[in-house]
Amino acid sequence: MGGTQERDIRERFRRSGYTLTSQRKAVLEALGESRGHPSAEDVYLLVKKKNPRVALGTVYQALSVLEEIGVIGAKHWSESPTRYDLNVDPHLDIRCLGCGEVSEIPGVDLGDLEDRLRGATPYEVTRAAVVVEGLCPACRAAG
Amino acid sequence: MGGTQERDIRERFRRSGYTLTSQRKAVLEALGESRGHPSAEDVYLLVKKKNPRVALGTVYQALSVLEEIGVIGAKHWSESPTRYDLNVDPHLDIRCLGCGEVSEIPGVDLGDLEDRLRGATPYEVTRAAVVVEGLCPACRAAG
DNA sequence: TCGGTGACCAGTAATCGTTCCTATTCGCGA
DNA sequence: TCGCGAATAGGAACGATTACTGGTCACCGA
Repeated sequence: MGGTQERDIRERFRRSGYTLTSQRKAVLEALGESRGHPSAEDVYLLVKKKNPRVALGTVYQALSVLEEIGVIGAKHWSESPTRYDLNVDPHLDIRCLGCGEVSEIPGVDLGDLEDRLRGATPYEVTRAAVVVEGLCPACRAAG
Repeated sequence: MGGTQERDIRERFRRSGYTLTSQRKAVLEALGESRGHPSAEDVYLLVKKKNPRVALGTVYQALSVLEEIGVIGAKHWSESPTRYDLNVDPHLDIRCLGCGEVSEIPGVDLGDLEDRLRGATPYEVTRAAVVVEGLCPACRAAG
């Protein structure tokens, strides 16, 4: 199901000309470990646990390379840093306005959205993302 | 068609308890004048032409009030400041990765998207936006 | 084996959009 | 007219991200 396996990752690095360094591997591992949708800062803290010498800038640069070659996805909500995700398939994520947590909305088919867009604009569409905000059950209960 | 007329605006201010000051009027006028989807900075420069004493912070605060009471809409793209829009109906905007210009994509019906979302998540959905990026014809031609 | 070359990295400074703070002003009701 | 809360100007502060700089590392060809 589009899961980006190790072989695929190596192949994408090879084709892109970038090198799969230990720092970039560590960033990928951190993304795999963290259940949710971590920010660059979150990733940095995780990577730092194993290798305290990594620099925040390196994490940013690694994330940008990984996104460029299609191994990870990035999403932007207002009033919140960019969140990263190993899932690159088109899917929906919702962010809680209360606690800031991001989680996936399953079962909504967006399949033809990009195609419909392409038919409706003279632009060359490269990316379409649906950004959803709301209140998670816990925060709703808390009032 | 949801056009936010002057009467409607006054009514929303009255109900909200905010006051419709001259600065806030000026921000609305600037949004009306500028054809595209201006950033806070763009609005600030326009407002400043008529009243050089306005502060950037005032524009930000006015924009946030206007958004809160539903008179204007805000959209966020990556690598770009927030863009504001008098059109608060659900609609699609696309941003050119080359020149940064934002324009509307007409004729794509999103009608039931929020409803479908509401059926698929335990969250209380407050807002859903579709963010599209691509290349405008001019930038595509320029290569 | 050696030297050169280019990508990468740590550390830190700088930038950019946005928010916050404070003293002052404004506008409305009493 | 006075008093009070909301709004404002001006500028400082902040958080996320990028840019810069000097040093390191892996690889390749002689």
